[in-house]
Amino acid sequence: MYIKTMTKPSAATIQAWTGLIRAQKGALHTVETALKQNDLPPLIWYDVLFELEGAGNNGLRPYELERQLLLPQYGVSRVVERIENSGYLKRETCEEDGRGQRLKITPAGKTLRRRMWSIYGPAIEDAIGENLTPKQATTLSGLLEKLID
Amino acid sequence: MYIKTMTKPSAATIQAWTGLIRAQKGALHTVETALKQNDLPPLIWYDVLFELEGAGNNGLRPYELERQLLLPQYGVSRVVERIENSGYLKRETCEEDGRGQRLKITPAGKTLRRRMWSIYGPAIEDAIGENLTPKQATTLSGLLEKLID
DNA sequence: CAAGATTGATGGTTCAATCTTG
DNA sequence: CAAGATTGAACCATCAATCTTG
Repeated sequence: MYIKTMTKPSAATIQAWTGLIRAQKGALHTVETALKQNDLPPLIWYDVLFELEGAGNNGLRPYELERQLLLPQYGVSRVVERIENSGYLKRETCEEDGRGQRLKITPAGKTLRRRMWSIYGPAIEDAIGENLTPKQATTLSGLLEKLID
Repeated sequence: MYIKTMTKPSAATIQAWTGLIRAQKGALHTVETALKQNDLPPLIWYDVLFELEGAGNNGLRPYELERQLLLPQYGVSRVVERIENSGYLKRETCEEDGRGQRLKITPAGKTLRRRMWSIYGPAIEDAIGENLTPKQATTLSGLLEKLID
């Protein structure tokens, strides 16, 4: 376990916290609703397919996905199983490490990822872009970056 | 259904989106983990108890909680049931509207809320305050506010 | 019929235990 | 034993249907 400072938060810190929770909840709701209304799978599928498509011909190990997506190991296991059962990725046995596997996106998976982006992209614009100037968006992402260790 | 603009997001917008998702995920994880490590219930219980304590002697109607906490109606129903079963709130029949109820915090509920804050507050400081100057925290909450309609 | 609220069934997430290989 | 990965059971969230009262 790591060290906790255990001091009380300032009013500005509390406001930033509640804003962060509420803004994310609202934006995520906008995006997930748009996907659902178009009979598309949830956002996490997009994230997985995006990472796999970007990884090239060797695919990715589950533990690499785990790091990228901030998911617990069992979370990767479960979502990968569902996506595989739907035919959008395949598991292959790993040459260099007998404990592991390689996950690769299928052609159908590439198509699905593109279809999802056609809804996802505009939904992000609705949730974020519409409400901020370009300068404000840049400032916001800079500040959020500071919260991510 | 409301109007969708359906334009593509800029790079700055996408960065703000991913930052929002990742920062919230990380901060929430910090807070929920701190609560769990201290054998305390999840954050949503705090939110409910906080609203009820602030509402005074008349308590709140479930649909008021629904609005405050951005929860679906059935979500309120389910979490209120669990908190009631643990003795931290009580349901009373509503005088002025036969369809409804009034939710009121119990003394044990007030104690629990205070105990939760003693962990929750410092965890917010760890997740947010430690990483930002006061000025940055204020700027951040101002920008996040713009995302909330 | 609309609004407030609940509930059975289903699906997803989490915990803890487990299995296999380095 | 540690790291990569899976799984049964329990828990929580969601959908759709339902019930009651305005």
